[in-house]
Amino acid sequence: MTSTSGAASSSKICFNSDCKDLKSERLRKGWRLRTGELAELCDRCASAFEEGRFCDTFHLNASGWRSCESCGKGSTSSLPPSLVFHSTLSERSKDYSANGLANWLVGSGPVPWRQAPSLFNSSISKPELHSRVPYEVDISTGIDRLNVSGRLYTPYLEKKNIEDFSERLMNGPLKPGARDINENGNAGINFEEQRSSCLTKSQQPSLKEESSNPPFGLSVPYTSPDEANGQIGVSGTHLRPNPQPPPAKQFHSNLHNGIDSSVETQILNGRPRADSRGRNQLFPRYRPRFTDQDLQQIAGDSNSIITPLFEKMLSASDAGRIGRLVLPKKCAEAYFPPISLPEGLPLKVQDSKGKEWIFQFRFWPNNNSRMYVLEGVTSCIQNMQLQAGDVVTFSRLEPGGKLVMGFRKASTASASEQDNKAKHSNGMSTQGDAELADPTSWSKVDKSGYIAKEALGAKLAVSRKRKNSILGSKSKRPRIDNEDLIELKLTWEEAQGLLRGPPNYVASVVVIEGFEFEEYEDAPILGKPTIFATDSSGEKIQWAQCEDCFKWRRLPSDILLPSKWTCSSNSWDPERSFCSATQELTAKQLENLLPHCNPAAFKKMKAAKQEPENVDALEGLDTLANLAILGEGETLPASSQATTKHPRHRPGCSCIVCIQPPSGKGPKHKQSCTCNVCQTVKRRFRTLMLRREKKQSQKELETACKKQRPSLPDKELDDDPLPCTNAGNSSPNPKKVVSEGSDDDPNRVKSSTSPFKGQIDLNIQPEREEELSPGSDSGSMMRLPQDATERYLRQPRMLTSGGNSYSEVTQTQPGEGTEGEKISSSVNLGASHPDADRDHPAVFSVRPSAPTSATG
DNA sequence: TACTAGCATGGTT
DNA sequence: CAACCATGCTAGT
Repeated sequence: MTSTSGAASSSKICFNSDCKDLKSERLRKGWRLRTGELAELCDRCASAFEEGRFCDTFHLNASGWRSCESCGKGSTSSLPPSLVFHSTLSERSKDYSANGLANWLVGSGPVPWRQAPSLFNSSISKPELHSRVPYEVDISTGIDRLNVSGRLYTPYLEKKNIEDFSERLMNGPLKPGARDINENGNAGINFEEQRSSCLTKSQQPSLKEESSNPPFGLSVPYTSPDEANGQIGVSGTHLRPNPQPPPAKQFHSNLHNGIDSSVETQILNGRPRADSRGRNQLFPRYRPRFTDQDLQQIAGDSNSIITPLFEKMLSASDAGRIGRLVLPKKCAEAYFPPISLPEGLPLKVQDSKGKEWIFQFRFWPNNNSRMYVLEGVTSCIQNMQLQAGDVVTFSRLEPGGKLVMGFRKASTASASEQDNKAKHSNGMSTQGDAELADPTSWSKVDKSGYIAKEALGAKLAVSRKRKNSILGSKSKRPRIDNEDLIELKLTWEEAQGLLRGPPNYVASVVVIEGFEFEEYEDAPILGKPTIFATDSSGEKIQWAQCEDCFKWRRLPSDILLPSKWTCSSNSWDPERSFCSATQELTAKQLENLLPHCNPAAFKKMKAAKQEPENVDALEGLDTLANLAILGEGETLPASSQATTKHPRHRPGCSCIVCIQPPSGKGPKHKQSCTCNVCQTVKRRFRTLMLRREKKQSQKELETACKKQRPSLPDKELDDDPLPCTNAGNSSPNPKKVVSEGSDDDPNRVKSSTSPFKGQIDLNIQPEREEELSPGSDSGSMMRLPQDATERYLRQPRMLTSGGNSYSEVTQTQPGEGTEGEKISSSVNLGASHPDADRDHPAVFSVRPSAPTSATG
C-alpha cells in the first residue's frame, strides 16, 4: 500500500465484492487487509466501515476482515454486549487516534505515536497472569485492555462470549490470515501487530531508520489531521476478531515462538522494533501487574478503559535526584511516541491524583542502541513519595488516551521493603497500592485503595531508609520477595531443628555442586522442638513447651510431638495436662537447660535476668526459652534474613525444605498422619532418641572433663563468659540436660561414610555472607577453619540449638583424615554445647567437599 | 564548588 | 554473546 491516508485510490473499485457499487468515483481506505494494505471502499462501504457497522462475518471470499452493509450483517449491534464499550467503535477509534497519543504530547500536533500493543503477549496468556491481569479485548482498538467500567475484567474463561463472537467472525475455516491470530492466542498480539502494521506501513521508517532519518512528527496516520475522521489505521484492527484463548497446544507453540508466530504480522506491520528479542515480548518485570483493585482505583466507576502499558521498578538512580527515569527500551519504543532525536519530546503524563506532569521523553545513544529516559521526573516522584524499589506504572486511559502514571509501593518489590510492608500494611501491600489515576474516577472509586495509600504514606518515612539501603545495593534485579525469604528461612530452620533421621538408616550422600548432601530415602517430617535431658533418676526425658501457656512439661524422651503442642495433649502426665497446672521445671532448671538449647538465647536470658525489672523470672525464662527453642532467627533484623535461601536444591528434590510448604503455610500433617513423610520423621525421631541416649553418657564425661580444665579451648567456643557445658550441671535435675550430641549412632557413622566437612545452611546465600547476623552464632559458635562451617555457624537459627547441626556432624565423623580438623571442631562444638544435639540429624547435612566450595 | 547532561562502563539477562 | 540498563564518570555550565 502506498499510502495510509484515507484518500481515494486509482482503482475505483470497491473492495467489497458484495458491494453493488463496484465502481466508485472516490475510494476510501477501509480495513486492513491481510496483505497489510487497506481495503479501498466506496463511499457507502467506507462510511459503513467508519461508522462501525462492521460485518461480523468473515467472508471467505474476501481477502480480509471487513465490514459492510452489503451482507446485511454489519452493525455494531451485532457485537456482543461485552464487546461494546462505552462509545461506538468508531468513536473509540477516533478517541484513540485523535485524542490518544496526542494527549500525551505537549502541544500535541501531528506527532507520531505508538499504539499500545501488549508486548507481554507471550506471558499474558499464562494462567498466572490471567488471574492477575485479566485482559479484555477491545475490539475497537485491537488492544488488550482492561475494561474497567463494565466488567472489571474478563477472566480467561469468561471470554467465552468473546470467543463466540470470534467464532462468528471466523465463521468458517480459518484462513491463513486468521490463523496467526489464533496461534498467537493472545489478546492483543495480533491486534497489536495488525495495528502496528497500520502504523508501520505508514510510518515507514523503522526505529532504526528513525534514528538516522527521523520522520519525526510526520506521516502518522493516526494523528494526521487528514484522518481526522479517525478511521485511519484502526480499521484493520477493528475488524480483527478477538484473539481468543487458543487451544493449549497452539498456545504453547505460541509461547515458544511468539516471535515466529507473528512473523506474518511482523512483515505486515514492519513496525519498528528494537531488536529481535523484544519483538513480541518484554521482560516480565516490566509487565504491568494490575490487579483488579488497581484497575478499580484507576478507573473507578467511570467508563474509563485502562490499558496497562508497562511498569518499572524504580532504581536508585531513577528515584534519585537526577530526575531521570530510565525507561525500558522496548516499552519506550512500543508505547511512547517514536523519537528520532535524542532531544525527544515533552510528554504529558497524568499522575494518580490527576495532576499533570510534563516529562521529557528522550534517549541517549548507547552502544549502537538507545537508552530511553524520562527526564524531569523528580518532582513527580517526590510528589508521589516514591522511592527506589517502588514501581511506577504506565497506562493509558481511554477515552482520551491519556498517559497515566501510577505507582505501586514497594511492598512486593524488594526484600526489605517487603519486609517492612508486610509487617505494617497487613496484606494490603500484596495488592499493592497501585495508584493510577483517572482523577475523575477517584471520586467514584471505592476509596479503599486510596486509604491504603494514605496509611502507607505514614510508613513511607519509616521504610525509606531500608529501601534505600536495599536499593543502594548493586543488585539491579529485584530480590526474592521478602516474604519468600522469610518463608524459606523458616522452612529451612524449622527443618534444621525438627528433622528426625530414620532409625537404622544409612544415608546416602549426594554431591551436588560440590556439596555433599546426606539424603535419606524418605523425607523427614517436622516435629516440635523440645529439650532433651536426663532427670535425676537418670531417666531420659524431654521438655516440651505448651503452645498456649508456655509452660514446660516433662515428657518421655521417645515421643515426637506435633509442631503445635499444648498441655492438653500431655497424656503422659495427666496432672499436667492442663495449662493451669504448675510447671514442673523451675526457673533455675530451665536456665540450665537453655544453654544447651541455644547459647545465644541463653545469653539473652541472662542479660534479661540482670535487669531489675525482671520481676517474673519464670515468665521471662519461659520467654527466653521459647526464644531459644524458636531460635533467634525470628528476631533477627531483616537484613540478615536476606541471607536465607535455599540454594542448592533442585527440582524434584524431596528433602524437607523442598517438600514442606513454607512455614505457616499449607496444611500441616496430623500427628496421626501416616504418610511417607510422617513415618519417616517418626522413624528418624526414634533414631535420634537412641543416639541421644548413647551420647548422653559421653556428654557427661565431656562435661566433667571440661569442668576440670575450665579455661581451655572453651573460650574459643563461646564468647559467653559462661561455659555452656556447665549449664546442666549446676542444676539438680536436668543435669545432663540436653542429651546433645550423643549421636554416636552406628547408623550415623555409617551414613557418615562421607565425613562431614562442614555443614551449610541450605538457605544461606554465600555472596551475602557478610549480611549474616553476627548474633546468630554468637555465644556458641567457635571459629572453625572451614568457611563453610563458619558460615553455617553464623547462620541464624531459629530452632533450639545453635549448635545442633554440629553435634550431628561431630558424631558423624569420628575420624577421617582430611576432615579430621573439621570434625574435631565440630566435636568441640558439640562438646561445648551438648544440647546441640537437638539437632537435626543431618538430613540435609551438607559437607562441602572442598573447603572453598562453601565460600563460593 | 555544585549541579547537570551526556557518555561510558560493566553487571545482568 | 549481544542487548539492556543501572550507574559511574566527566565535561560543561
